[in-house]
Amino acid sequence: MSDSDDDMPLAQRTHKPAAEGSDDEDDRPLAHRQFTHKPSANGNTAAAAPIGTTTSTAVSVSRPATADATDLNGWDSSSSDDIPLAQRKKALVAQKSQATQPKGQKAKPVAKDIANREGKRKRQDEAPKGRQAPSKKTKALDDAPPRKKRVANPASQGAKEEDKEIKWEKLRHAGVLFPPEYVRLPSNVKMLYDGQPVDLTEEQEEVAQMFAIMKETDYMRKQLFLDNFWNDFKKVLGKDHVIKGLKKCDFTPMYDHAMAEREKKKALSKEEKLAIKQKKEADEAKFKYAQVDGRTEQVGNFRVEPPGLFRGRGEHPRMGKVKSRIYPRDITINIGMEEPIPEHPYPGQQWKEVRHDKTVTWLAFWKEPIVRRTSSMCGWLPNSTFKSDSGLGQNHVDDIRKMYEKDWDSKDTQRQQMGCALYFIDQLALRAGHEKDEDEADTVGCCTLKVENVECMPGDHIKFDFLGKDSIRYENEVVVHPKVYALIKKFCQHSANNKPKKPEDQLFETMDATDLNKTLKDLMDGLSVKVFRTYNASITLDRLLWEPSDSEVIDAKKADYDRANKEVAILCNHQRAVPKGHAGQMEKLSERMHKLNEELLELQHELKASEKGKAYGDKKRRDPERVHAAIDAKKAVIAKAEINARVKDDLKTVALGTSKINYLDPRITVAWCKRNEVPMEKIFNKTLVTKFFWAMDVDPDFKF
DNA sequence: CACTAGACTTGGAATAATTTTG
DNA sequence: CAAAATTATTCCAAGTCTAGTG
Repeated sequence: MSDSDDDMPLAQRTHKPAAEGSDDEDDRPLAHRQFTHKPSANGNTAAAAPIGTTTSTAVSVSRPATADATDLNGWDSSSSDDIPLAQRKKALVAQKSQATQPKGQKAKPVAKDIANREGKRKRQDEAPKGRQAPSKKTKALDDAPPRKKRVANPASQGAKEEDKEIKWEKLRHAGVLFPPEYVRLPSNVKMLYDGQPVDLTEEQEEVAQMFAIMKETDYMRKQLFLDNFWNDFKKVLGKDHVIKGLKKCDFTPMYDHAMAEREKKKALSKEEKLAIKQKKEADEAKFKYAQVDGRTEQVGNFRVEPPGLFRGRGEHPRMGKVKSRIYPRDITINIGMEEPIPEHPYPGQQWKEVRHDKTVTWLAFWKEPIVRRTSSMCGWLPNSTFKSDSGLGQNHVDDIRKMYEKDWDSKDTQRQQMGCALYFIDQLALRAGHEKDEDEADTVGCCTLKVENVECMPGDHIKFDFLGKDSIRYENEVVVHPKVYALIKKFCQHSANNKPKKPEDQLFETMDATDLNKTLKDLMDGLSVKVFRTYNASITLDRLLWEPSDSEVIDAKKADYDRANKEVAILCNHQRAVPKGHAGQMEKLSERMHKLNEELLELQHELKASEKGKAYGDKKRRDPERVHAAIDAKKAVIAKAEINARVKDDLKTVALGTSKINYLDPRITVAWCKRNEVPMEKIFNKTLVTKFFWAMDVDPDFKF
């Protein structure tokens, strides 16, 4: 039965009743739940069931009997007392009673001149990013003095300019660990060109080897990957090389060699493996910790990335390019003034620069050669205060909702678009969606949605279909407020200045993520689009975990938690590819089930025989009592296996980890563990326990 | 005010380590 | 006890968002 979910996009799955029917309305993430209440302004009360829900019981569970018939959605600002909101409010009372004064209707920035904005976009379109060679500009900026940082203290408004946030006074560390040098292949391992072995220089061989090991990956079927690689390989080969193209290249010998090496490594004895591991740890030891103001802090990432081929996700324009080796001359070191400058294993080379910048937490950084705009770096592990505890409390949420609801009625298109965008962000936990360059994968977020990404269906349904971060597909069909529906329909058809839109045009052409963030920031300090994602994730988990459960044993309780976790993951569209071998594993499980069922049948036969006082088959006769017991045990095993298989299949496309690590306030989890007497370690692994140590003494009654 | 470098955060896949199972 | 399954960790890519600049 659970197979029925297979073809359903993750984001949509909560709209379906669970196979066993226990998944009633209360199990839905809030956002989805609200969406699924069809406003009955159209008198269509009977159809107010959540999308795809066939059991009518689900509908009424959380709705107040007295609910205003026009306000099932809860969007009308005049009625913030619909149940979901009320639930949230209740959950917040204990904690957030001190919440800062809402600034709700404080002056918002005057909507920008649309024509102006349109002009900007137009310019962009016409002159597609001549993205000038970055070197010049970059160089200049690299050498610029460290920038100032303001202290994030609203009280010091006046003196802001003068303040810098000093992150450390003393900083000592050992620098970075370089990847091992390239080791040449044995002379009998050579790639073939047109069937003939080819001699390569060390540099050429290294690049060839990078490609060789990708032999069995999907990238080999991507022309872009091959083209990009060939372009870079060609450069290393130089002019007039015998190798004229990839077509006639055969890297099999190199690939086989690499695989053989891997096998060899695997086959090492336990002792040898241990020795290697200890050697590695010894090499890394001195890089692992930094001394920060006398404290020892763990360094987040001290490894310099090894060279390799760039593997972009989705259709990344630069996939297959060679990511060259990073040397000290590429790296800027940041360290305390009096401390010894870190050493490196490249005699004759200098660090690019040594700084003593107290306002940043990184220890070293370099430019990533392919994706230029980002630099890799390493700093110490943050002491992990939960970043998302932005103070976005219920008061603010209500204010913000009122604000964006009001914007739907604005005469100003930009306000309307902002209102709709925020609504989506709040309800669907979409990402902001900043503008991207041509040479990046073509993915979108809320503010960069294109007309072709949304489809207006009858009955105020909107269907989303787009590639989000990491080219993960987001597919979801939701019921929206009629006002939003009308607006979106309009935005799909023509722009603010009444020009018809093409499918690839921006849905919200008058605004972008920065505008939205500015508005939010004016509403409340520290508020930005991404806060909604975190907030919604945490509040959802909190709500689900406060739901009563009759689970007795730890395992069942853990299953409860995982279920809640899963809801959050679905809300955030944390999707993963179906794990390799999943089908095979499922098959095995069903085989096992089959076998178990046969065994059960056997036992039942035995029982009959036993009751007649006979032996069954060639076995000794057992007491009916005993056989009964065996049957019960078998049944339990079968039930467990069944659940196991279903959960497994259920979660095959859901990635739980991300939300656990990044979105969910650990205090919610810790408090739940305490209430339910579940040991922490069942939920958080060792690293997470460490990371969240600060949350461990939370009150069991903590509510988000 | 537009633009972007720089500093964080957040992601899924790959790989390694550990536990469970047959 | 080896193979398989599960879980933890590493890897490295790709988002968000703001301060500073010209």
